[in-house]
Amino acid sequence: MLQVNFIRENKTLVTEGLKKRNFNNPEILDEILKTDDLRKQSQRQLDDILAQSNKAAKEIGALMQQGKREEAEKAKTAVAELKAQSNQLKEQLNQANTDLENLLFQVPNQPNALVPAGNTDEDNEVFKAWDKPMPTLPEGSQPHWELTKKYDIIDFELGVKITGAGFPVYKGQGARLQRALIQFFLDEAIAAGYVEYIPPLIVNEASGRGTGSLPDKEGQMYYIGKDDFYLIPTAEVPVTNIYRDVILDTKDFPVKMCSYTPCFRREAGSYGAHVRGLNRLHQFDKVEIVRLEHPDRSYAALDEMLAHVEMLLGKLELPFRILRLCGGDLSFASALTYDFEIYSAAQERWLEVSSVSNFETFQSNRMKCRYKDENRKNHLVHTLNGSALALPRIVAGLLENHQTPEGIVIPKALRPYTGFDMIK
RNA sequence: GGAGAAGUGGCAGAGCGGUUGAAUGCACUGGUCUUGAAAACCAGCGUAGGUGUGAGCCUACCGGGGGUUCGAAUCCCUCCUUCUCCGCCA
Repeated sequence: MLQVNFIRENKTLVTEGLKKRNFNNPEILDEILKTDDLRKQSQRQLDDILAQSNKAAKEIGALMQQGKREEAEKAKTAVAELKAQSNQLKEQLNQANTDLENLLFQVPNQPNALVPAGNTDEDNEVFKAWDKPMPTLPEGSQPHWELTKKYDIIDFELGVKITGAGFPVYKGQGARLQRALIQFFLDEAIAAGYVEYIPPLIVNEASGRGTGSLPDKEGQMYYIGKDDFYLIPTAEVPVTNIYRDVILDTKDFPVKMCSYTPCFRREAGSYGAHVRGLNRLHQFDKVEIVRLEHPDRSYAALDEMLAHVEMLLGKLELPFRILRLCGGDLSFASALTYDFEIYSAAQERWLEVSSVSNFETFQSNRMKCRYKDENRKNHLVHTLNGSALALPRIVAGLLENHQTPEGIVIPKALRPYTGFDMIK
């Protein structure tokens, strides 16, 4: 969430930022400032009363020790009045605090100046286009949901039987390909200096709030009501929260973490051709990279992450482009996001396979993740993350783009991991 | 799942109703000393909110939340976590 003081000092800028995002309730900023004023006022009054009552309590203590019982009793009755006042103020302060937090939770992150204006994915800016020839497929080529059937490597119907739609079953070479990709992505991340983590796949509410997934994406997450837990929608949630309530030293930067996890998303409201096959699943595998950076370095880190993902796609021999998301398409917590899309020749459309974002201090403010500068002053860190990569659409792309009459050709870089060079 | 014990600053560890944000030790930072280092000595060393140009001052925080009391790290309730024993189990 944004810091109140940031809103206070940059109200015009924040208003413009909200406009860029098509945020429908810019009046909320005034409400926030008003609530914060009330909070401060209550705090002041309460502190004043408490200071008085602390002083009185000490005096009573002194009187008791001197054996002046009657005077002490008299002083006690005087304090009762203060007590009543402080209780009321405490309540008022608590209310102001929760009101303020609820309001702040509704405000999305301030978009970076580079974020283009626009409402929908149509308005995203092509940051890097595919400048090589598009793949051409042989006669009779098929979309991946046919190919998976043909080679018997992913069974969607079986997943429906066991669980429901969006929970495919990987089989034989399909399962092996899945495992190979995970291993490949992890090895590449580790080679790039990311430390591997295997986190819990279920998180508590505090963690969900830490990354801004709650309350924003509440409906997207599977909720385990009995224990008040959530299935993770991405490794970002547990991994970023490793550093919740942590104060780093400047020498700890950069913090680079990577993690493979299954991801669980309810995807309520999704329908149609766009969810066909592997295009949108309730459970899928992903390798995520997460970084904590000094604010001065975070955008350089973002560039490094882009280069990393580019490299992966290059090794997988998939045509891709990079989009810079417009204000309307930018996720709630992000300041700047680049999406990677690979081209699916069989479906004749672009598929999003990675999203790389800088959240600046939006998450760290919620998580209270800070660093101590040279003058021992605390500041919020910048957090970043990106998929490197999400598997299902990569698999879709590999199957579709690399299909030949003889079978599906595995890219060279992946062969040491699959142990075969063709799916047939 | 059942029965006990415990949760204090970066760590260790006092305090068990009054002036304790918290002794002491270690670690850490700055300084003195030294050719350099170590040792020794001196000083500093938590987080957050409020207030002030500032030094500073005020308030809160001893696992979380609530309560008793003029006053709580200290007493009570509740939740969480850890440890020990028993049971169950991949």
